[in-house]
Amino acid sequence: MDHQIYLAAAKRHCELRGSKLTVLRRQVLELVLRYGGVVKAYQVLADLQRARGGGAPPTVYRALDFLVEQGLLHKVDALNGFVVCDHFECQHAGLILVCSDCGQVEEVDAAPALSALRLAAEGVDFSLSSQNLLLTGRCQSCSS
Amino acid sequence: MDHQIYLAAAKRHCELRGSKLTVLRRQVLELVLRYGGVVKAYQVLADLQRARGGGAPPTVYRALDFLVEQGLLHKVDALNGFVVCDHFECQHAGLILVCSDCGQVEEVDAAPALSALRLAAEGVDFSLSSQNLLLTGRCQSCSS
DNA sequence: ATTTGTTATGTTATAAAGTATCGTGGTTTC
DNA sequence: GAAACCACGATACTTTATAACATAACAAAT
Repeated sequence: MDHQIYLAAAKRHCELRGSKLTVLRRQVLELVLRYGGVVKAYQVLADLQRARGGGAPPTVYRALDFLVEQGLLHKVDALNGFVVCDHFECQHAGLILVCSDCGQVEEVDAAPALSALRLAAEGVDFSLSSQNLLLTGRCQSCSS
Repeated sequence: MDHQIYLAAAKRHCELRGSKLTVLRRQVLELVLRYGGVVKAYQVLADLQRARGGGAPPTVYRALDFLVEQGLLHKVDALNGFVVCDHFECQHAGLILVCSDCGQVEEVDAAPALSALRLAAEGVDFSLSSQNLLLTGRCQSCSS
C-alpha cells in the first residue's frame, strides 16, 4: 500500500476510535513505514532526532505505544521491535510472521488455526490477549 | 512434579545430550522451579546472590541460556522472563499459556492447531522457529 | 477572554535487561 | 605434562524502557 494512502486511512481509523493521530505520532508511524519491516525504538528515535532535532526516549515510546493501542503497529517482543499492521481496519485473524534474521514480515490469514488455538486456551480458562498472533521464524532466503 | 525428581530427570536429559548440568546450572534451574511461574533473570540473580554471595549478570544469563538450549526452560519474550518446561523429554506439540498478570503457566496440548499454524507459515515459505508455542493472555482469576 | 480540565509533549534522570571481553581454574585429551 | 577446551568470575558497557516532573496546546465552560 502506498504510504500516503495508508497514513490517510490511519488518520480516519484513529478518528473513528476517538483518538488523534497527531503530527508527532504520524511522523513516527511514517518512519516505521519506511523500514518495511521490524524497527527498533532507538532507530526510530535516531531518525526522529535527525528529522526534527529533538526528542528523547519517552517521546518515541509514547508514540509507539499509542500506535500499538490503535492497532496500527504490532510489537514484536522476540525482537524488541515494532512493525506496521497492514490490516488495522478489518478484524482479521492474522498470523504475522517475522524473520528473525532479516526482519522481513509476512501476514497470513490463518483463521482456522487461530480459532483452534483460542479454543484450546479457553479450555483451561485462558483468554488470549492479542487478536493478532505474531511468530518469529526464518524466511526462505535466510534459512537457505 | 516433585522438584527432586524433576532435577534428576533433567540431569539425565543433559547427559543424554552430551552436556553437563553443573552445580551452578542446577542451582539456577532449581531457583526457577521454586517460582512455579515466570521469573526474570534479575530475580534469579538476586536469589543466587543471596544463596551464595556471588554472581553477576553473565553468570545467570549463561546458565539460563544453557537451560533454554537444553529445552529445560522456555523464554517468555513478551515478559522478559523464563519458565520451566515440564515436558522436555517428549517432543509434544505444546501450547504454553502465560498469564501476563500473575505469571501463572498452563501447558495445553494443541497439536492440531499447531500443525495448522505450521502449515500456514510454510505456505509463505516460513519455517517457524520454536517447537513450543508460547502465548500470553490472562487466566480466569486475573481477568475477573 | 479567561479560567479550567484534559491530553500531548518535552526533559532529565534512572531503572531494567542483556552482552562483550578478558582472565582464571579446572578437566579432558593426546 | 602440555595443549586445548570449557565453565565460571568479574568488570564494564550497551541497549531497552520507564519514572517523575514540567510545560504546551487545545477545547469546553464560566
